[in-house]
Amino acid sequence: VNQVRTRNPRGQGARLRDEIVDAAMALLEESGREESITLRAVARRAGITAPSIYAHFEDRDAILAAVIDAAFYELIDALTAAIDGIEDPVERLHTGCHAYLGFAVERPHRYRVMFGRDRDPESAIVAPAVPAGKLTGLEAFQILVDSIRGCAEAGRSDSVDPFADAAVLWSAMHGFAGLQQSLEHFPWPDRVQMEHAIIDRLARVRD
Amino acid sequence: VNQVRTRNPRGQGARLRDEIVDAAMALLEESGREESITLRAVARRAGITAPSIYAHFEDRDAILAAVIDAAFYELIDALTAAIDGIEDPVERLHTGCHAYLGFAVERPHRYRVMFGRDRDPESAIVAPAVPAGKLTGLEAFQILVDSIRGCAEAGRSDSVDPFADAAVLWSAMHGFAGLQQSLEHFPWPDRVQMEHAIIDRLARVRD
DNA sequence: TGTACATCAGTGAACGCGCGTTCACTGATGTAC
DNA sequence: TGTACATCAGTGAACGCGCGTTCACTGATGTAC
Repeated sequence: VNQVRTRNPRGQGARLRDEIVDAAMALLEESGREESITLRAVARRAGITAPSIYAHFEDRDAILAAVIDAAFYELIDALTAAIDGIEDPVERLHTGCHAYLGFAVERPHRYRVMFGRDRDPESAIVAPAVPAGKLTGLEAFQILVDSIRGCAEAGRSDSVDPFADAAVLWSAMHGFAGLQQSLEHFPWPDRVQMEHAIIDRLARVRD
Repeated sequence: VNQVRTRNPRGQGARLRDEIVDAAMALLEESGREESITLRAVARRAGITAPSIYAHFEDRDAILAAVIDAAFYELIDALTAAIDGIEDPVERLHTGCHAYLGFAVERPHRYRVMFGRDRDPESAIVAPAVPAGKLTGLEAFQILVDSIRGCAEAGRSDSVDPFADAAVLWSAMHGFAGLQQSLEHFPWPDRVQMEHAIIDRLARVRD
């Protein structure tokens, strides 16, 4: 469905860039399929003609890359907001992990695309050109590491290598989110207990 | 590249079905992209014309489904072969998990496609129409459950709910395999230790 | 205040391509008589 | 043993479609004089 769109005033052409990314996100969220983010479909959705996109993105792939970056910033913002102000280290750990899984469950298509392909080493999660005020993926991961270290220092965890334990825990949460999406019809045990088991055992939280 | 192909003798037309699946698998393994399994590309690869495929598959999607089924049987065969004859329950558990991760690492594209989309409830992993002699996905999962139960019964694991622990362990292995593929450039700690930590902590193997 | 002009956010038509799918067919081979 | 015929594993040409990308352009708006 084409939208009526009034063109941006001079000097504000860059606004269209955001509108394009939003349109691409919306297409992904509706269809669940990365392939439905076509240049032409994005243009239709944004209410512009296809060639207009080239003023803002080099090619179709650049749109997808922008979608992935935006999704990463969304996730990282959700995580930092969730744990903000929580003092108890174990609660901080649980809340952060729960927010991570919440994002994966509530925005399954976004989440899948974020991790669905080999990403460029320069990309958001590892060493991107990050906009001011945004965290790198590595910095976000560091929050998890610090969280586990906090538990250990408070005597609430037996972790002796918080970085390694965080890597293991992240991997496990990633798989927990992913498998449940892939296998909705598997006779999963209680999700809450699974989540607890993964966090407590892998972060070595004391009983 | 087109192959020279001699047509199958009468009554053996069904052979082409396997050749088509093999061709699709080869395309996937080479490009790593599910989208490169197009009906026409598969036909070219198999050395036949595109319409010939319709004698064996209803549409393009049916080819992909057959690829996924074949990949599942490959994985399950690899698992059962790996643990065959191993008596020690902890060794059995470790070997089985190691074989699972080995498949995911060595055949990353196959593995990704297997779990990359919402699968039909009727499909291989849960309740497929399984060829004789092949295990269901659920039956394969049961091997992991039994493996953990074996450890517990031998006093080598503290698991009190082998099914739930198996589900958690499987999820974690799935994520471990997937994240490493997605984030090759992440500064992962030692993989062997990570694997051990995941298995031992989630299956509650005693130190 | 008025006007010429540069800027720039877009448009519209066209291109070649590979795709999935359809249709009518061909030609080798086994079988019935 | 010879031949007509049914079977069936494929072929070849064609279709309409949406795609990414290119090109030359338009027309509103701010700015210089």
